Amino acid sequence: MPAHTEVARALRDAGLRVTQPRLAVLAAVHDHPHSDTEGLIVAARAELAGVSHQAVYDVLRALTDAGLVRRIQPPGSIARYEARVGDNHHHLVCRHCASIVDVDCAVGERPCLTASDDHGYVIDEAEVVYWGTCPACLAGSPPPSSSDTRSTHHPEGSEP
Amino acid sequence: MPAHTEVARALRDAGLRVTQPRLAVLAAVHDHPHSDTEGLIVAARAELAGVSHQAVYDVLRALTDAGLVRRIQPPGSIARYEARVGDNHHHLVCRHCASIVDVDCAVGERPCLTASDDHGYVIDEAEVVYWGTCPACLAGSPPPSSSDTRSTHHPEGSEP
DNA sequence: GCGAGATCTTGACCGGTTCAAGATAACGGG
DNA sequence: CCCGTTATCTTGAACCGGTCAAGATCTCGC
Repeated sequence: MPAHTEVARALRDAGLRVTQPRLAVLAAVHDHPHSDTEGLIVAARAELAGVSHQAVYDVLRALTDAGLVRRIQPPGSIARYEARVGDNHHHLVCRHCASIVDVDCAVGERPCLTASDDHGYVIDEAEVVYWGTCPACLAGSPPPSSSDTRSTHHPEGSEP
Repeated sequence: MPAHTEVARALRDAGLRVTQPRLAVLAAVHDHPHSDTEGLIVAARAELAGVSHQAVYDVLRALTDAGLVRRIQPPGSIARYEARVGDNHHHLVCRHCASIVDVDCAVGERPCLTASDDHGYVIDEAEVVYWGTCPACLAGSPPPSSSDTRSTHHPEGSEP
């Protein structure tokens, strides 16, 4: 988790004004990777009491547009954010508890960027989501209830 | 689009009761690949007037659970469904108009199924989403300005 | 320090999806 | 072929993540 000065610099470099809510939210995203918006609101308020949820939404959008954070949104789950950007990494999602971990692209570079048939589309990104079951859920413990992966509701067994 | 008898058989084989709403919805999914729920409701009502939207939601869930249809849900967009299941194909999504086309996996088999580090997860599926711009949007639509719809995806004119 | 304009607060609102209770009808057994 | 059981459908309303809008506040360049 970078110091405030560093976070502030990142904001300034991105052409964004440096405000308390932005510092708090950006720090929160760094501290809680893969958190949902709700969790980030809580985390941001821990540092800056009273930030409106609307401000958090606005800030997250601004940061996302600026490329400082990345929004990930596994189908069936709500929006989550992470501060790791710029590299070609993907995600591994547990079907049961919706926990997320980072994985680097399987083949090293970015092989999936070339589709077999582009249908005339101009492709600029290939996103990969690995679905599976995490070790905790494999062991039989239904709710891992980690601080980070606190998802409001589980994706009920839509597909085993 | 299969005949009704065929659709009915698919339902029965999946252990589901054969009902009018299910026949209508399943046929609708076959007829309108990549449609959203709203569109499927309309399509289903064209065949069976008066189906409740709730029935369509229930049926879609049942069909999805049974593996007869597949739900796809690009981040920032609403749920869509397709009847092509069982093969290893992926999707190409336009950032501007959210249109979707099918693409087969780039390398033929299923290379993306192996992550570089599985973190102890048991992976059962790798989903690939290609992002880009469709030919129509490339040609006709003059985007309002620079910032593309990356991440904060606006299906249509909700920009300033 | 000052002013213009971006950003935050407050509070209402929206659309997709789900929940709940009762009516209906599909299917297996008699 | 009829009946009872029970999954499924209808109706209607709630829910929830996220957005919109208006006005107050703060940042930053000058």
